[in-house]
Amino acid sequence: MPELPEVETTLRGIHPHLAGRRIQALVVRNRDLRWPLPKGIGSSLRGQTVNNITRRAKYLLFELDRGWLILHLGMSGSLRIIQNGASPEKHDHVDIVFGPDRLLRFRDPRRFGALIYTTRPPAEHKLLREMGPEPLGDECDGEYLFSRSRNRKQAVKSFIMDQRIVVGVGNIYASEALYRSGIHPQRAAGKISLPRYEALVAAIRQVLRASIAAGGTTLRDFVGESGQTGYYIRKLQVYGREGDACLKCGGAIRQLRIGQRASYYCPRCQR
DNA sequence: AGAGGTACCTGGCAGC
DNA sequence: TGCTGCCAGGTACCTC
Repeated sequence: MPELPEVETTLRGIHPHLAGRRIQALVVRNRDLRWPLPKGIGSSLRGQTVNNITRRAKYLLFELDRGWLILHLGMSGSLRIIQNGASPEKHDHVDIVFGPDRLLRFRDPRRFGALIYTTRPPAEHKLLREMGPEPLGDECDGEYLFSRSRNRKQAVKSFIMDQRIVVGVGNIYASEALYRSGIHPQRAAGKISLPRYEALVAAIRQVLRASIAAGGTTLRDFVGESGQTGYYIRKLQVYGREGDACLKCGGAIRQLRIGQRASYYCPRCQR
């Protein structure tokens, strides 16, 4: 489920409950996540304080006293603050315990998520080292995408979903941003003009910001057993709308597969 | 180096 | 009511 806005919303939801808190224990019910949790991870974390939590791309970074916890939600992961001792359910694989009435519970049915402890700065970690700029930061602008795309024949949708180019643009928001900027998802990245990349960056920022703002309305859901994390109000204009009317021209939205991923577009409005 | 395919895993749904 | 096959919002890793 999580794309960048969901990860950002998760960060904002859990931060006030955990910042400054000391980890008392780690409860691991299933260590087989994307990479198996090492046996000693609990004793590494125990006693360390969460000094801050930040986000880089779709990774959450827990800054501890002597290291960092790198957490990725994968396709189906979610985090919740448990304050009432609610029993774990089937896919609740890990609890980070902060006290008798406070723990962070990691749920992930598909187990594509990851939890990594490192004593080196996360930016130097293999997973984060090669990543491109944040889409909401100044470094990513039309000029940047334009220059990185020259001579590339790859479909522009795959190009903007490549984390080495720009991070955090997942399958849904790639379709949405291309629709809003009028660019056909299959167009070769290297053949798109600078002004069109400027429009694309503006559209990427717009959809991500709007979704983060919508996610903000469900922050309270990060606490309590009835938490509905993962369900956010989204105003999707093309994604999942195959056969429905384009909101701009009334024509039928179509679906394509690009790099094995469903891609939605309007053949009339996107060139 | 760039581009594409495969793999990881469970659950939900359509179709028979 | 099964069963089967397909699909799902991510990304590391492999090959060409």
